[in-house]
Amino acid sequence: MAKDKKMVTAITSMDEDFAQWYTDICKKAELVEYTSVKGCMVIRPYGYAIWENIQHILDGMFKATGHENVCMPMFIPESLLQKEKDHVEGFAPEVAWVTHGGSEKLEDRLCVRPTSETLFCEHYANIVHSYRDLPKLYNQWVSVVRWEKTTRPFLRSREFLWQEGHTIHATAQEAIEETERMLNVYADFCKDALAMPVVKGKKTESDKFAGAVSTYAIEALMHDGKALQAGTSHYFGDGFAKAFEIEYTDKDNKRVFPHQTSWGVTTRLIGAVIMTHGDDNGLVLPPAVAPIQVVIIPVAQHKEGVLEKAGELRDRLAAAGYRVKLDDSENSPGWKFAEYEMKGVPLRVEIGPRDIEEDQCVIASRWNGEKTFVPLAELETAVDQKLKEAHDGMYAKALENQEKRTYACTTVDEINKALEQGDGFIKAMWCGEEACEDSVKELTGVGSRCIPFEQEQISDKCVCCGRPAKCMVYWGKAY
RNA sequence: CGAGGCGUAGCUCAGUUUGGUAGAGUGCUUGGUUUGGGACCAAGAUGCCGCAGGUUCGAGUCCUGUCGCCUCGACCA
Repeated sequence: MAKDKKMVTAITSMDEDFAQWYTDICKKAELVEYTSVKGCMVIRPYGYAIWENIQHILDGMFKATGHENVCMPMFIPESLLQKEKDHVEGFAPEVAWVTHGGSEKLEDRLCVRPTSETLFCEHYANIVHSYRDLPKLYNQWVSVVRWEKTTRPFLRSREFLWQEGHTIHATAQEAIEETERMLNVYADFCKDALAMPVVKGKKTESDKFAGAVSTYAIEALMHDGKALQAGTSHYFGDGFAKAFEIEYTDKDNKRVFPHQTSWGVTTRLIGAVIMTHGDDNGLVLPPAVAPIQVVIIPVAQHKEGVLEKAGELRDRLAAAGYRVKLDDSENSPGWKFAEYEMKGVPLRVEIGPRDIEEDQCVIASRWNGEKTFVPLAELETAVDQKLKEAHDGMYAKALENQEKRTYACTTVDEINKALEQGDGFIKAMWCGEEACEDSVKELTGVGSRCIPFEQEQISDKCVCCGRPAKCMVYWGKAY
């Protein structure tokens, strides 16, 4: 069984150097290419197609929960950014500034949006006047710029693509519900589309979004045991409304402040997919977002009837609604096998003279390397079943990795001992003091990832100071 | 932003110690033979040696600066 055997040696093995393995996949699977500006990547057609699929599915989920898409400008005047104190303090260190228009110096320099809260607030102040105007459930698909110091494809780039939802509500209760609803949308998406298990929870005070009352996040565990924040959802209370003077008249004819939220996921999700499912043969894509779900590889394609039959299979699968590609290039079949494995195509259909004689084809699954002979008459049902198996199998495998790498600890020593087995999630109790959060980080290298909604009582004492614990926290090394 | 490593053909890299005509493999082009796990033979094209200064009769090689990539920290989606 070829399952665990490394078949080609085109990329660095993940055990040898996980970071290099990641970069190799990004390049070799033709997802990105570097440009002359640090941290600004070309997302190539194959990588962008993954993003388009992510967009399409998520956008449908946003629409289904009542949201509308809008588009804000990409520039924010400095004076506008300054309005909310915490917000500007959080983002100022990493904004890019436009200082000139042509050769003229600008009076008020413009920041290239690092996020658009301030723009939405300015807009809401203009259009929200009455309780009848609420809620506004807006979202936008744009790129933002944050002048990061270290950059990596998808995980941290200076310009990145994302969606940012910005909603405004009459009551705190409604806004809190929205914050939680969208976090659940993200978690469901990760599970159902990306086959990626996540931990849902609340960020600690020190880890909150700049300007938020509370920040929620989904945290995923990568194959190497490092945590990746895969999405966030923030509750703002009425802080932004007060700073930007967004007021409305309620039913009792009183002037009151509305409550806001924002939430976002980025192209980082592509990085998450790579590091959750990839292996030493390359990318492994979940069927729901794979640009090509089935690739058809003709064997001995110069022989009579092979390409015709392969074309027939392609047409049948396309008609059945699958994203399918027939590779009839002159490359050898072996080359094609390796190429589409590198690109993570979930299923490969092999069809050659021997198969045609037997009225069958071979279906090979990318995620587990399994090959099956399938009668041609049953092609569509087999593909359907294999794609479902791939999704479920990938999810189960990722969940198993997460569970295997999650350790419950009651002391700092236990954390250090657990980490000797490799990085992962540490579940440990916390007193709620920032000092303890900091010293856990200092003593063990793991930081707080989130306070999970699903709490467990591991002990009644803080893992650090031993005083009574308030909650269980997931800790980990983060990307 | 701190510490370290690396920039030479599309890609992976040798050549730098000790300055003296720009190299290999792979990929690419053409023709032929092949085709069930990255095929083979033959011929051919491909370089501002990251960029800018400097030293020198002469710099891929020495010096200074700068930009980029990778790793580990700090910061972050």
